[in-house]
Amino acid sequence: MVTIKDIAREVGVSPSTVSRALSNSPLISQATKERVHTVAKQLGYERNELARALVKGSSEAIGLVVPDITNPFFADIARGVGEVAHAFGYGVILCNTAESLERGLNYIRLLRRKRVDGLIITNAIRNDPVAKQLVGSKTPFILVSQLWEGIETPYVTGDDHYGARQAVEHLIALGHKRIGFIGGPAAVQSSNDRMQTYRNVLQKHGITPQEEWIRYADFTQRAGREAGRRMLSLTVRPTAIFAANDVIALGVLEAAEDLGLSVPKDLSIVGYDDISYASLPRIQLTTVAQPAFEMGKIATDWLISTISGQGRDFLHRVLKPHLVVRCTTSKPSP
Amino acid sequence: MVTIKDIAREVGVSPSTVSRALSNSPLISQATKERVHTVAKQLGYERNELARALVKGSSEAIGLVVPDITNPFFADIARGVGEVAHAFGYGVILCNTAESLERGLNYIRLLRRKRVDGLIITNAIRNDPVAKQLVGSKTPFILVSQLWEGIETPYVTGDDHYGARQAVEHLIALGHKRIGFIGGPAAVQSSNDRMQTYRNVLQKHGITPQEEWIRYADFTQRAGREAGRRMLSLTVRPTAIFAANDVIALGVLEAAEDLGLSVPKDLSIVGYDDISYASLPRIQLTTVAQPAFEMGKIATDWLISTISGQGRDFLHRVLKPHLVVRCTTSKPSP
DNA sequence: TTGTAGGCGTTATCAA
DNA sequence: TTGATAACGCCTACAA
Repeated sequence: MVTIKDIAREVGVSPSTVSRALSNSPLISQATKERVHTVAKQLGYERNELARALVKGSSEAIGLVVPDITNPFFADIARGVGEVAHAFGYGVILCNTAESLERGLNYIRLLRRKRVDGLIITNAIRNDPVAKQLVGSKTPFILVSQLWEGIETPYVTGDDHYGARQAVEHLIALGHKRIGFIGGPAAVQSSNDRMQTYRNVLQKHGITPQEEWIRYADFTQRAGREAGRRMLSLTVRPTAIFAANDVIALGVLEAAEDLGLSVPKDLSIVGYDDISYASLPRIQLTTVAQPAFEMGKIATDWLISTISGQGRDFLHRVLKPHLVVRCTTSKPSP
Repeated sequence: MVTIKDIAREVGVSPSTVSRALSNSPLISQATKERVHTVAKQLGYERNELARALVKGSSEAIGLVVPDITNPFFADIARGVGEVAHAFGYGVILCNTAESLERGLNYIRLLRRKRVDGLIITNAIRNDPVAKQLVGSKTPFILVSQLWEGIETPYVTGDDHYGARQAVEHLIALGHKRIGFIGGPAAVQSSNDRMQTYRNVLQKHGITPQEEWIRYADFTQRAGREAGRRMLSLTVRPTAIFAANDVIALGVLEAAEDLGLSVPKDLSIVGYDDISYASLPRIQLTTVAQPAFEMGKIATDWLISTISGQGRDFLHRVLKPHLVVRCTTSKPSP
């Protein structure tokens, strides 16, 4: 690898002159700059960002931790993050925890060791020393679509209570009384919030769901399918299911198909997120839309401006989702 | 940030002793090791990987460049890469080019400046100096589901000719004669290969497609929908469309719906990749399956073993895809 | 306008 | 078993 010393030797100046020329310092004469640049190009010089970051104390990189990159919701957040980061000259190190809490913690530690300038976190966390340490540290970070119980952090999230209320009230308005819920892992706050609101809204309408109609799954299609199959095989089965995200909802759709139930005639389904596949013609999933791409952008904007010291306060941004009624919900058949 | 010097001072030993203790060198006494470790933990020490990488000449990180992370095909590759990288203690820096050739080149340069130990590239590239430079360099890299015209590189890819032949012959066997093709951007080799084979197979069967039945789009649902709408609005329209990937195919499905055409009665559709959404009950897309996750794993395995000097030769791995016949293809209606 | 020297946080070599 | 010392490649006072 060619270094500034090589260039210096070749051009016949000192390394510091090369360094300055390369970073376009006004102190350097036009002539030397040109010579330095041509030699640099000629030798195929690429500046060592590791060394640079070490001395500048800043790596121009941010870390992004997601639980499942194959979920379009997180892929869209990642796209938003990348878009803004790229515009500001920042790199993004993306880590996929595959829904493992432990891996999430490992990645957070790894990213901090790599001295990223900031962190965007979309996965749940146990009340763990690593989290405490992160909060206590100087590394700025922000949560997206996620809250950590009992820990004060900046965040960009959707209003899960509002969204869940829209979903459940829609089902009730259609006349459903037997409404099930399939949530994500218990550690995920947003899933819990949606569940809580589901319970509250039902209660407000004088409906008490059977406990077998409330299930937790992983946030995957397969888990949704299994949970759905089980719930729909009960002797008294719900006429509608509210799923904590679209991926689960699509799994439930599969389960219905497996059991020969027709949607929405025999079963209404509402998802959450409005991933792009939810609007496919044959799918037409009724769901609660969240602006994932936007959330990624907002979080990154805040993070980068915080990194560069234009410290706006803690960001607490709650975006209102909205219900998109498509074709997987209808009146329950009598 | 606390450094080994801080620990050294606290424990009352030299920084080198701390360094050795922390990396569990056999030279250090058990007693000192323990003292060092407890003080390190107590002070919340996190080793600076930047400094470490600088002296070791290796960052334990690999770069991954993808054209579109929201395409489940690439998300799955990314998952495979992450899985293996993680197992070997490597980090992954993921860069999303948003289908821009230029951004792709920028990212490759950026990753090299960050001194990643290796590169996994899934995007197309113009015959560019950056590519030449990469090939001439010591940085190991491998292409996944991609070939660079006229440049000799390691790669893991699917057999696009074989896959496309399965697809087109399936349509011909069903009795189709008016078969269209919607490809990705012209710079993408795999898309071109599929197109070439499409032409060849038709020709072999004595069929000459109208030129309006061959279109290029971006590898996105929206582009597929638009291209599909245009093609299906022709006065003489194809009875079947072979799309260069599933995302485009889903767009074509939307287009058909838009125009009131029923699939597969009025139009058969074959995709490519078999992303997870292709098998949804209501979609049931006939497609050519490629093992994306596997491809990511294979590439990363090779890359890391090459990095660590167990240099197997250039990897040229071609995986055979297979046709999955579902419900978007049938005999053309008379 | 340029050069010298010191330091960023590690690891590695050589002595002790 | 431990400690100095010199790198790694770059940046930046301070001097010239």
